[in-house]
Amino acid sequence: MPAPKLPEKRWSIDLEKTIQEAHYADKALYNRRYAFKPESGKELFVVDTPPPYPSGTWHIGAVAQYSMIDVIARSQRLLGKEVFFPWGVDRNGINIEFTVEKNTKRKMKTYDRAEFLNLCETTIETFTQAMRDTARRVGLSCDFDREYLTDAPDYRSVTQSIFVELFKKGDIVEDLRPNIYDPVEGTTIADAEVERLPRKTKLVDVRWVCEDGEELVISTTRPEMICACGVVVVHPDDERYQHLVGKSVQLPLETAGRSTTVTVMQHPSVKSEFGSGILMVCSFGDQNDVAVFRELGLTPFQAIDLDGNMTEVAGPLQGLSVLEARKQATLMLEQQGALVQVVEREQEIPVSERGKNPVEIILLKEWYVRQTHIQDRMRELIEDITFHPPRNRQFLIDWMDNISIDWPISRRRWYHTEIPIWYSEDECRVVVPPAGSYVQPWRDHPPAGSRVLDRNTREDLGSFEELKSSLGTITGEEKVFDTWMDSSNSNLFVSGYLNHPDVFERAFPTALRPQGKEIVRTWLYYTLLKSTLVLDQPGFQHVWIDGLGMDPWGRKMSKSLGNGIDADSVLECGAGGRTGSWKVKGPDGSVSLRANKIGSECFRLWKACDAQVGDDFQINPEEIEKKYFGVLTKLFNVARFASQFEVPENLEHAPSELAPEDRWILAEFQSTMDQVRKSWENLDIYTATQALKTFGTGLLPSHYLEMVKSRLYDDDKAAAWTLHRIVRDFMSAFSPVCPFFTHHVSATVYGASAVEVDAFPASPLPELNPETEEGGRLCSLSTTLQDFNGRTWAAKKEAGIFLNQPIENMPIPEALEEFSATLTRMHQLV
RNA sequence: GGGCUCGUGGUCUAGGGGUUUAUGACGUUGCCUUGACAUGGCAAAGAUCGAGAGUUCGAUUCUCUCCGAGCCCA
Repeated sequence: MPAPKLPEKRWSIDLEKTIQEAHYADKALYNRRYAFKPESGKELFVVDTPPPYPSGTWHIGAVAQYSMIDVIARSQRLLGKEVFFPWGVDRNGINIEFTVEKNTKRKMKTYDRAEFLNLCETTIETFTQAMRDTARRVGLSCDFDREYLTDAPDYRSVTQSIFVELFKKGDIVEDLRPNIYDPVEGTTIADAEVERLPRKTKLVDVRWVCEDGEELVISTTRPEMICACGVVVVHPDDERYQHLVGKSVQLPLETAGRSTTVTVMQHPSVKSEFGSGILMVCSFGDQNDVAVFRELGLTPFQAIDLDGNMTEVAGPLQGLSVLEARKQATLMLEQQGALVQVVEREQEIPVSERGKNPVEIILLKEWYVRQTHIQDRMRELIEDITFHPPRNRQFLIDWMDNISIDWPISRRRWYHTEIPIWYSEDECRVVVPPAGSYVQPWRDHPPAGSRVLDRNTREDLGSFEELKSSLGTITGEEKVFDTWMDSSNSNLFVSGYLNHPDVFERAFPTALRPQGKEIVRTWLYYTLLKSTLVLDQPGFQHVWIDGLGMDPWGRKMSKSLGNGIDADSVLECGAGGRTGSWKVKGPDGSVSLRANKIGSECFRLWKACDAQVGDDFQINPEEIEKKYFGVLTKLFNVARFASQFEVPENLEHAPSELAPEDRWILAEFQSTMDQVRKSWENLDIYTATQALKTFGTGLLPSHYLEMVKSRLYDDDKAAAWTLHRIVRDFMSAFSPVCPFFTHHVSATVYGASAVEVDAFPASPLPELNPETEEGGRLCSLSTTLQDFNGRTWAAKKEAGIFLNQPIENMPIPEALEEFSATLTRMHQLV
């Protein structure tokens, strides 16, 4: 037997790592393969890679998603597109501020601002490096040399320029409005950043007294807010209380600087079955209060200050924190005999997503992006975007249906992009920087080219240089942007907006936004909002939304549940012969999971063909290995087997003397390849991978190889050509899923790497394509052929004879007449 | 409380108004060291497609209700 060109007996993790390291080590070669070359003349395909936020560990579900984004990027290259698969890192935000605060046991606002920013930057850099390593370990083919960081001047300048543009157009406004505010972290937050946590709270029934002496009972969980009460409301259909409407009632607690009574009115938002069915509306206890105040045109009270303490209006409670005030208010109500009862109940309270602190709604002057006026236009533009899977469009539209207020974009934090604006001494004019510059108004002066605008009308009054002296002492804005303000122009940035106008023209709308479904309402929504406001265009051609990675029981992975699985341990499982083991807390106690080898290729193969895009997926290393490592072994063996036969000099042109079984498998292969190409074009990873897997582990080895084995050993050129042509093209088509595996096989056996192929393999014999008469006929024989082989093998087994021994009485079906010579030899039919 | 998904052999999964046999994989069981492959090959068993009702000549597939899971929102 000739020695196979592929020397290794089987695919292994160490082999994978060797290939991988070589892959990334040669930078020139790497860039030739994967760097973005907009001048190549090919159609551009820009991927708006989600820039991961470095926080120490990278969630395995996210790593799995990134590997699928890589599959898409590679498959688009295979289809001949010029792909830009950028690598960005999202480094702005409150998380890194928290980390630094925790590490140094010191609150941000006790630092000098510049000093604190330095600390954040060095800390996040160490996390960033870990992510770069994992990205390579899972095989991402990003343009790493063009790495972008969202906290770098070039990125932030785009955010600031867009702000100035929208400010001039009037799409960004400042206003005193009720804001969701985190008093512990001292910052405003957006609707989308609020989550709800169940907590025990005390529901207090308080006795209020009308002007005519009638008593009524109102239930509230927030008695400290009585001082900010603007109205008492009942449901218009609630017959019990209609006689109260229009009456005035006494506030049961002492206040200062305000009327001591409020009027009873009607409002449909009251839940009559809740408590007594009477509701006090305060500025602001919750979102409903905001709505009622607005609808009834009431003037709100400012009851809580920026530190989360009660203000003057709270009278005796002034200066107390909200929680202390609540206790004190309950006590005072009790002493006055106004307390009817206190019931402990489970309630969901709104907290900030990042800090888990109970949030308050207070009046603040903040910056807003106007968004309610543009929803209809957005909806039209979204029609032009293809969603994968299609149903996910609905997630987005559902969220848009709930948009009722503008987007507050200013934050009172530090490690974020600064709001690029200065105010004149009389506060009537503002200074904004020119496009393309990055400024830090809290410490910089306006740069050359800055303009002076009227703060209200946005009229351009002239250049800053000329008007400087008339502005008095200017003050730089201290506030910064919500991080989504940065993230929502990632597609603009990677497509070349402002920086590469020539590329941008060809690359926008950005070809693909891949992301997880948990950030549809933030990242996706805000990005589309900006594309609409800035360019009046849909932001993307395709939006590809994957599900979440779950634990082996279908639950979300979280620190508190202790059911997380570390990504690196799965990718490294099997390296150096070390097995992997994981302790995971299941619903019925701890479970030990074990695997011998997984690695990136097996991991990617699993994610590619275990479930359809968009569904949540369960991550169980044991199953990944059992179900998919065998596939790699099988494919490797097929390639290894093929590699012992000489590779024909000309693989492009088929020899004329092909045997019927060669023509048959070529027709079948073409049918598979057609399906694969269509699937890659539709970003359908699942179907493409399934088709390849089925062919490569089924029909090809079990039937075709068995049929042509003897011909191959007899040095039959047609059989060798057919087999090699199929294996080579198979590796190309499969390279998006398993780049290192296919690279190794193709480079070793055929001297050309599958990862460099930039045209989907064409059919060698178009007359055998499945849609032709001959191709269709050959494909239709497959079932009969498989059935006959199966029956023959079974019959031999039944008879207790070896497969290479002769068997009698196995008539070849008429349909397979043309294969009779081959079948007779293969099965030793007599 | 509302919205959106989902519920298919032990496990995960495909499919989808009807071709007397519901896809594939893992697991299980049995057989096999056959000129690539025992980290393998071959084969078998295993599901009335969450429950109930309706539409229909016919439903696992459509509709409704219920039960269960998940996500999002209030």
